[in-house]
Amino acid sequence: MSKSSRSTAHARVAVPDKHEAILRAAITVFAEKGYFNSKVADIASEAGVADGTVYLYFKSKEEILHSIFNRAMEKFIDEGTKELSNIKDVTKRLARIAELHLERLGGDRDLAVVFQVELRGSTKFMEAFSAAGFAKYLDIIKRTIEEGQKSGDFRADIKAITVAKMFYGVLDEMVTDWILSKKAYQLAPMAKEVMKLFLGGISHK
Amino acid sequence: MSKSSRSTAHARVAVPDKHEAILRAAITVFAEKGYFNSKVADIASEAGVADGTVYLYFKSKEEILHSIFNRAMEKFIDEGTKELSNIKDVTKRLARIAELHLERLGGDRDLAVVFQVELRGSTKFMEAFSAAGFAKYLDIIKRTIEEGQKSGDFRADIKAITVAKMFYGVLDEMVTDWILSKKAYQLAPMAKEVMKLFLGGISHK
DNA sequence: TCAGACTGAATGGCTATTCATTCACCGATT
DNA sequence: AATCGGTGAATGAATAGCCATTCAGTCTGA
Repeated sequence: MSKSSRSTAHARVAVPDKHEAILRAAITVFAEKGYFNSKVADIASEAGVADGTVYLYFKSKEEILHSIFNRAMEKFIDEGTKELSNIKDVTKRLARIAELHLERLGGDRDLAVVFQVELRGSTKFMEAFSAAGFAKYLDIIKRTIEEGQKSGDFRADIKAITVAKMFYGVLDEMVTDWILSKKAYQLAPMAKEVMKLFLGGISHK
Repeated sequence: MSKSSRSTAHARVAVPDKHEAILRAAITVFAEKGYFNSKVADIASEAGVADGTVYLYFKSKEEILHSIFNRAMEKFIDEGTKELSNIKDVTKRLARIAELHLERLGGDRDLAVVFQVELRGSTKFMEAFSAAGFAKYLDIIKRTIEEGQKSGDFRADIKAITVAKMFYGVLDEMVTDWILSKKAYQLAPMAKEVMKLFLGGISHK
């Protein structure tokens, strides 16, 4: 191939990747005002392109939201799966899941807002899109729990899927609180607290 | 007073309370299509009144959503507070909180959908409205935890507020799963599972 | 000069909200 | 008992504003 043929875009002058720029802009705008209160014009403006340009890269406003979700979820699961497969100890693996979850979302507040708020912000949406990715994510947790139950590391008198949901619920709530909190604090360190409570329970021994 | 003077309304013919009818209709419609995809005309139609009538009872579409939230939250907290004050044992009280949470939302699926989905569906909304009610709710949990930590029933090496958030997160996730689940199951019994794990943790002793 | 990326004003559809009108009832009057 | 305004709840067609999407034209690099 000749020197100038990297991606499908031709990169005429300055902006390297409008597709990417529009996605980032959308994340910012959606996080700020919410999906339904965001105008396509806002996104275009934030991305530094004309309104119409948005439609050269996305079929509709809705598709932008889908793209945000799909891209992030894919990356999230891919990288997570890869890293977790190296951890044999189930307790350590569970701890790493918590860390990853909180690190990733804690590292990109706007993306976290879109995830926590917009993706949950519509039943239809949840059903249609989250479903697949979310189920996969939950399954990763569930399998770790199951493994721990088989090995005897984890108690086996609660269904693995139930434990997985609860674990996810705790992480999710940590993220939501962090988003809504006025105080700036690091999200990732909360993983330690989560594990402490999740492993040992609240009962004083 | 004479025989026909019950409330402020004159009860001309059939419908007893349009205010109530519109609220119920809105819960149904919002649960079905989401706030932003619901037309005021849909709500009016569902309530069996004319479009304009909605505006005799509510200032705007948004106010309807606020009313739904405020009314439910108030009732929820009032009744909860009353009942919980009788329970001295902190573990039992925590268990009752879980039961109440799941019973209430499990008893009105449409309301639960609006709560889980719409209230979380907008940062603005969360900040402006949920905030007060939600904080109050979380505080009830937190105080129970604190009490348990003082009495020695609960471990004290995690901040009470953090424990409270995690507890709430678990309950919240149980509700969300129930809503999205295709299978019909009773939500309230999950309280038992929640307590089992929350008290003892997942580590096998 | 050409291709095609980019622009942004114009369009079209949608729907929250308004408001002139209707109508069922009530008390008063005959 | 029949009639007659008066009242205000209820109606729903019309309005008015918003905004996603389109597309005719511009501009740029090759």
